[in-house]
Amino acid sequence: MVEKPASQANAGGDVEARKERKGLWSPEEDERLYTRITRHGVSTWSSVAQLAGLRRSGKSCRLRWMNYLRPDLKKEPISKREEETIISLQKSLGNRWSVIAGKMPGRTDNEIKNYWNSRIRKRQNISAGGGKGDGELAKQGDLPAADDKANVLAVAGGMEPVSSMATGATAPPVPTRFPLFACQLFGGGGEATAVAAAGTTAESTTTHENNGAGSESDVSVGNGGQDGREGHYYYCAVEGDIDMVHLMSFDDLLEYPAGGDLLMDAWDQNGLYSANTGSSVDSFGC
DNA sequence: AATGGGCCCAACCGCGACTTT
DNA sequence: TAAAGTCGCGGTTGGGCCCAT
Repeated sequence: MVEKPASQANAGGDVEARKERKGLWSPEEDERLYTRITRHGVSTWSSVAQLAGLRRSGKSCRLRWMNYLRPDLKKEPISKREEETIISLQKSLGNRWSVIAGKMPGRTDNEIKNYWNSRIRKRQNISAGGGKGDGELAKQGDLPAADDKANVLAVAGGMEPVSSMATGATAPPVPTRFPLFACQLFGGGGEATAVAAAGTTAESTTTHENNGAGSESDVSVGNGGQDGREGHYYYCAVEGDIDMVHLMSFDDLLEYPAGGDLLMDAWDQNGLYSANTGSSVDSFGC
């Protein structure tokens, strides 16, 4: 049976409209799923699909969340060091991708599996003489006898998937991840956090916070850039009794529940840190 | 400029394991 | 204990992009 393109899925009336959708996820579906899970969590995946108003299987929702929407995923290409880890773990664990992924924070089993299948395995086969050295791993016809492009694979891994953003005539560019940002403020003996989603639906937000010991502040966080992706900066405007402002990416926020030390490490490493005395607007280039 | 081939990756499929009733 | 439902994993596929010709 041939799948209909997603754009034609509604063409057949009610019965057709109730059919499960397959294929690529639209930005709207992503947002529905993301909002549902971040607000209400997951009871069962099939209920998530239903309650989010998605014509997707629970399985599909789970996959989309685990492999793409989950905010703790790393978006940068797999590094040389990570590649070495993959090779080493694969050697000791075999193709137990979920176990390997579990040892590599921010990476998914699918991502690692794809990386292995498309790059490492191929390279290893080539260096082993172009044969199917490790059993039947190599697919028939997958390895041209002289694939001299193999040596550029590592470079290709560094490419940003920005090409699809430039077009966007019909479908808006899908962000690699919903870019959420936050300010965390320290002052008056307490701390407060404001979070904004920039670039997709909400461009900015303002929160009135009580900073612990009676000190109150208005916090604004937003996307000051062009499209929320490139050449952008994010601003954090505060009014009130604030000693210090930290601008956080959502990645940083995710570390928060795990412990303040991790969060501070992220700030320090990324330089997303600004001492602040009094009311001001701070901009941070990203 | 057109086109064909290769590569990458998102998503689907099938199956086994686990949980609930 | 068995059946049904759900989850999670690994393998595979299909579509889009890029590049060489």
